[in-house]
Amino acid sequence: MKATMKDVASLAGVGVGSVSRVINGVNVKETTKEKVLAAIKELDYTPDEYARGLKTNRTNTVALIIPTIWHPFFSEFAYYLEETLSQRNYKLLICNADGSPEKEKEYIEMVKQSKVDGIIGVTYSDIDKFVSSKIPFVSIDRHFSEPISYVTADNFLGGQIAAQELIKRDCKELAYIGGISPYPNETNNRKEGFFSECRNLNMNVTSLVMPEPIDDLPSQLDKFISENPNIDGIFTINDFMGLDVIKSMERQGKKAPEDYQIIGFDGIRISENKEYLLSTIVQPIEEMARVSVETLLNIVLFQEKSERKVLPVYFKESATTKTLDN
Amino acid sequence: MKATMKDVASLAGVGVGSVSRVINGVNVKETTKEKVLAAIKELDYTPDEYARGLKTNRTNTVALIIPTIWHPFFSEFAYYLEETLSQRNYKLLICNADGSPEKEKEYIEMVKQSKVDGIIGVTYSDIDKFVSSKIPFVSIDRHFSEPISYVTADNFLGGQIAAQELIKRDCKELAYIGGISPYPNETNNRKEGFFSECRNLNMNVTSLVMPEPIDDLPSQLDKFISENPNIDGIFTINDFMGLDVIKSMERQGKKAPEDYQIIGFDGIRISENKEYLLSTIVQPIEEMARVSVETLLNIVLFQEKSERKVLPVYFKESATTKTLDN
DNA sequence: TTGAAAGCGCTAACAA
DNA sequence: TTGTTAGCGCTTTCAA
Repeated sequence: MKATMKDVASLAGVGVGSVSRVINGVNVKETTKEKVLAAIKELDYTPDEYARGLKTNRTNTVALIIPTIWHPFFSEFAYYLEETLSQRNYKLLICNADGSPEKEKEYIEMVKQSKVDGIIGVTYSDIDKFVSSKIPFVSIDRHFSEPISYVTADNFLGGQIAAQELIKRDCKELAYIGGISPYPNETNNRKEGFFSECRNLNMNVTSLVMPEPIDDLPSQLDKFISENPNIDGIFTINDFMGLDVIKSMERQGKKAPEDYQIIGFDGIRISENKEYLLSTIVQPIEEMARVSVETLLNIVLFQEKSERKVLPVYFKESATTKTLDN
Repeated sequence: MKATMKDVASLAGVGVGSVSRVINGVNVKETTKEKVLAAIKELDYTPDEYARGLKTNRTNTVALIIPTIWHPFFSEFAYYLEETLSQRNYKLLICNADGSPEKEKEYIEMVKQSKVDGIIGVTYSDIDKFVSSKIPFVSIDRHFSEPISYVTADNFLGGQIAAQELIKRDCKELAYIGGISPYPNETNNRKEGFFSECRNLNMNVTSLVMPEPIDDLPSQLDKFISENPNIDGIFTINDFMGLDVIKSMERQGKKAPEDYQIIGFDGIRISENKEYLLSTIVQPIEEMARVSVETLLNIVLFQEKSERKVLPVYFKESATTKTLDN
C-alpha cells in the first residue's frame, strides 16, 4: 500500500502538520526535519497530488490545444512548451482538436473542473463563447473578441520581408498563394504585409486565395500556375503550401531557384538539427513557447491582466531562393 | 464562484448522495434525476476531478515518455495515442525525456503520486530499476528485464523485407548503415533481420555501425561511402539516417534510384497527407498506438498481466528505389 | 430509492 | 516551533 502523510508522521513521531511543513519547506526545526526526511525515505513516500490539488486548487498542469500534434510546427512548439513548463515544474496535456469545437470546449471545461490550471491554444474555430476572459487562456495567432491574452509572430512584418527579399533577388512577377479561413485569423496579415510592401515598391502581385477547407489543391495550383507562366517570385501563406507549390511547379518542369524563387512562412523543420524545407520567414517558435508559458503563469499565479505580445520574425535563406552576393 | 455538488443538491432539494448517483448513472428515480439535472444545468456545474480522483484514485490521464515530441515518428505516435485515449475519455500528458533518466524517473513517480494512471514509454535509457512490474507501464520498442508489457513492430522481419526488396531490384553490393545504442534495443533486430536474409540469399553486406552518441555523422558517412564506391543498395536503421546517407551520396554526385537504391525504416511522414521521405519499411504507427492504449488500460482497469505484442511492418515504395514492372 | 455521514490525503489556521 | 483539527468536493457505505 502507498504510504500517506499520516504514516510518515507516526513513524517520525511528529504531527502531520510538521510533515506537511517539511515538504513545503516552511519553518521547521532542523532535528524535526531530519526525522521526517528519514521517515519519508524509509517509507518511500511521495505526496498525493490529488489531495494536494483539492486543497490548493492547483494542478501544476497546462493543456495545449492544437489542430494536430502531427505537424512539425506544432510539435516543435509543444516541445519547447514542455521544456519551459518542466523547468517551472508544470506538466503538459495535449489535445488534438482537429478543428472540432466540441473537443476544444471539452478541454476548456477542464479548467473549471480543475484538471488543468490554464490553457494555451492554437485554435482556428469559433469558440469565443467558451473562452471567457476569466479563465487563464493564452491564444496563439488569434484575436478573440474578449480581451484574451495572445502571443503571435509579427505576421504583417513577415509578409513585408518576404516581398523585400523576393524583389532584392530580381523577381519581376510576384504572386501570393494561400488559403483563407472563415474565422478571423492572424495569418491573413501575412498577405496584407506582402501586398502592402509590394504596393510601396510599386510591384504588381497576382494572387491565388483559396477558401478553406481547400478543395483539390493540386488542381487549383496547376491551373493558377499555368495561367500565370511568367511568375518568378512566390510567397506562400506557410511552408506546407510552399511545398505544394513547388510540386506543382515541378509538374510544369520548373525548378527553384533557377526558374522561380519561393518563400514560405513558419520556419518548419522536421526535427531539431534538420534543415528548413525551403526559404522561409521564420517564426521564433521557441520564444513564442517561452513567452506563452510566462504569460499564462502570470495569469494563473498572479492574476495578471491579459497581455498581448507580438514577436519578430526573420528571413531564413534556404534552397529555393538565389543567394545574394555582396 | 464554482458550483459544488452541495450547491446542486440544495437547489434540487435532494442530498449530495443523489447528485453523485445521477452523475455516475446509478439507481435514481426518474423524477429525482430530472430535478438534479435541472439544477446542474442551472448552476453550470461540472464535477471537480481532483476531489473525485482523491476518492477513486483514478485520474483518467496517461503519460507518454519519449525522447522528443519534435520528431515525426513520435508526433504521429502521440497523435494516434491521443486520439485513441480521447475516445476512452482519457487525457495524454507529454514528457520529452531527451534521454534524461531523471526526467523519465520523475514521470514514472507520477503514477505513485496518482497524477497519472499509467505510462506509455519509448525510452532508450537504463531505467529498469524504476519500472517495477507493479506499475502500469507499456514499453515501445524495448525489453526490460522485468516482465513489462511491450508493443513493438517486427523489426527483424523489416530487415528481412528490406534485403529482399533491394535484391529484387538488382542491387549487387549491399550495405547496412546505422547507429548502435549501449542499451539493449529492439532496433538492433533490424540489422539482424537484414543480415540474416542476406546470408540466406548468399549476398555480401558491408556495414557501418556507429556507437551512439554518433560523433560527426556526415564525415563518417562520407568516408564510408567513398571507401565503398560500388555500393548500390543501402538499408539504414531508420529514415533519418537514410536522409543523411542520401545527402552524403549527393555530395559524391550520386542520386537515388539511378545510381543506388536506399530503404529506410520507420515510415515517417512530416504530417498527415504528406508523402514518405524515402522508400522505407513502415511501422504501423496508428496500430501501435491503439494496441498500446488497449494494453495499458487492460492493466489499469482489469489488472491484466503483462502482454507482449509484435506488429507487422511492410515495405512502402517511394522515390529512392526503382519501380518493379510486372 | 434515498439522506446522512464518514472519510480519501492533504493544507492551513489555530492554539499551545 | 509544533500538534491538532477543520475542511477541500467527492464517493460510498449505512440506515432508513
